[in-house]
Amino acid sequence: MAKITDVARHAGVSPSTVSYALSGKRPISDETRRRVEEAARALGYRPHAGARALASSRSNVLALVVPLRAGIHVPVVMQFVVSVVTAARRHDHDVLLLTQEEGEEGLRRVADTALVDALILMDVQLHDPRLSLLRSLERPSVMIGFPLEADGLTCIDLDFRAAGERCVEHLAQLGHRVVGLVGSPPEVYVRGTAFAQRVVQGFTAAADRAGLASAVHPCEATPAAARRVAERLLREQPALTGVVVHNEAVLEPLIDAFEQLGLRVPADLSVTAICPDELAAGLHVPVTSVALPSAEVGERAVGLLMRKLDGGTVPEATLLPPALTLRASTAPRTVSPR
Amino acid sequence: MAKITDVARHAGVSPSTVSYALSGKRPISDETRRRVEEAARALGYRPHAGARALASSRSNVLALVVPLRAGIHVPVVMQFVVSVVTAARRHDHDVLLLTQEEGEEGLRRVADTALVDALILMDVQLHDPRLSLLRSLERPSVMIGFPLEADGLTCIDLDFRAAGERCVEHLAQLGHRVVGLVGSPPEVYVRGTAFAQRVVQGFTAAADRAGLASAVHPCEATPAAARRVAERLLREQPALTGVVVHNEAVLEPLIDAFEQLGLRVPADLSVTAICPDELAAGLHVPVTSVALPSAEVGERAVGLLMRKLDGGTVPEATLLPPALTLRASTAPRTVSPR
DNA sequence: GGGTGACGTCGAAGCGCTTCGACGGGGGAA
DNA sequence: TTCCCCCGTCGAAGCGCTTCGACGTCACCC
Repeated sequence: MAKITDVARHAGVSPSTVSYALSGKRPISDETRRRVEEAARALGYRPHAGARALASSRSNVLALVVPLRAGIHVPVVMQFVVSVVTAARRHDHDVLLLTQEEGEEGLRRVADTALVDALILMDVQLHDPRLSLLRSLERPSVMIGFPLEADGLTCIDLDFRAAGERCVEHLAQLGHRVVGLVGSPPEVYVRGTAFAQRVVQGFTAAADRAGLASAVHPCEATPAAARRVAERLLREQPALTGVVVHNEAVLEPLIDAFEQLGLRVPADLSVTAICPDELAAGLHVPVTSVALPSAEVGERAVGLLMRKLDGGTVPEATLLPPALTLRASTAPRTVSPR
Repeated sequence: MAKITDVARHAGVSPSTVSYALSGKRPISDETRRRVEEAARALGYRPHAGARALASSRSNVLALVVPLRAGIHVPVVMQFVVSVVTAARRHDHDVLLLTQEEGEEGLRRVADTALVDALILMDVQLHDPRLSLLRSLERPSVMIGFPLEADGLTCIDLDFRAAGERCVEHLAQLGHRVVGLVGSPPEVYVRGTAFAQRVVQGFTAAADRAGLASAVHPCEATPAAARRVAERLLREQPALTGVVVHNEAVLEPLIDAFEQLGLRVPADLSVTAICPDELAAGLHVPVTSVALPSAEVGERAVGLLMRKLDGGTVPEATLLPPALTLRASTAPRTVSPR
């Protein structure tokens, strides 16, 4: 591999000039810059990442901690991952993948060894054990999700509480009086996963506020569980006409189950969801939904980190407002009896 | 951050001794090693990754290129990713994530800048444009999947051809005479994705060999498509009694569709699949399947890379033999008419 | 006309680690 | 006893880059 001294010699300048010409950190004459670039191209020069990291104390790598736990929907995680990687590349950074299993030790390791410049965490819990670690690290971090106590930390996410509210309000406006929430798998709540809890809060609060009867049902991520929940919902709330689904894996099976139970969507039952748009739009009954904007979240998470790395200051909390897209799965409540 | 000189001073030895004590690359007396370890612990010493990479010309990072293309089943990809990351950590390496979109330039970049020591590629095509690049890189690589011309490259994967054969043989042994393959989405074949093609070859060859009537149907990854394929299969091959499914996304919807069309599995129709064991085992009819051993493949891919990095020599091709697990979805053909 | 910056470039000093060669001392072989 | 070699440790030389301070040049202004 050609090194910077080779480029310098080839261009007839000093190594430092090559560095400045390529980085733009000091003014360099057009003529010189041209020669340097030409030499770099001719030699196929690639700066050595380790050397650069050592000299500049910047590795240009971000750590991304992905969850692998039961109950989280893998395709959604992957969407985040991809959007983070893509955004990072736009900022000339690469992404190192850590699994949740690596735990706090993993975070500390990549931070302390200066392997990464900054960290992004997903799947934050309300009482996340990593919070104090993040505060003590000398490297900036962004969490995708909101813990209960985030003082001094930077968080970003969809406003899940508002998303839950928005879905209920939509149903209420359509005249529905009895609504149900089909939520994430039980273990997700048990762990205290932030976004899942917030949806429940928003759902319940909005239902109470609008005077609706409501019930919450966690649901395993299997079609069989979806069917059981559908049956249970109808048994326990016979007057049910509106459902909010916050569980990507069972959205489709759930609708199928309702239909097999003799309910037409949306004639008999209105369904809204909080999930990625592609999912909601791609079902045989396109579902009215609040989008889970993973691309935007990932991108903005990276943007926040970049600003912090540049010494800038960023808001501690970034809550993306929910956007409800009307599709074919919701309709005004018909008063006709079942 | 404490540096190696701090540890050396604290332990009363020279920096090089610290390095040797910690790496074990030269004999160090027990007493000295103990003092060094003690000092390192006391100071919370973490070697600087960049410095280490520069001095040793080893970054201890592997690149993993993940596919994001249409038609690939995301959870399966994630399984590979996790197994690679986990295996890499066991070998004291980290994993840098690259998306397919980064393309050859991305590969060249991380390799040439010495950001990574080695590369793992997934989703290999029969005529993969990256092959010649890989050959020209000075860093070792392993491909998960087999291109047509892999001379000089290292590949590992399930033997998909044999897997296809194995499924057919199983059905043939059970007396089935008319079989169908429900394959991956059409675009996967159009791209020339290696493993998909090989399943088709194996399926067809084994069917011909056993004198079975057979047909191949690519299938989009949606329940609606699954249903269409089920109907088409029965229409075009009315005597069909055996099906091989190589498409994780539609396995369950397909079985549902068959059942809704009045066929009982396995009484009227035997179904086998090539997919992760958890998927096959978790359905309401547990499906006889050839396992997709993503954990083993990822782990062995990393193992191969490690051996190459250590200057060892490894086989160019590693084909994992298919293992068929009998479950409830296959049964001897009943001669009774439908 | 001399002072003053700004511009463009260079040289040198590290960044923190690994590794090579060297060296003193002690034990085993002759 | 002598020689040799190996063990355990040290010092120094980088690895390839960035960055800081310095310096010469030139334009500009008073």
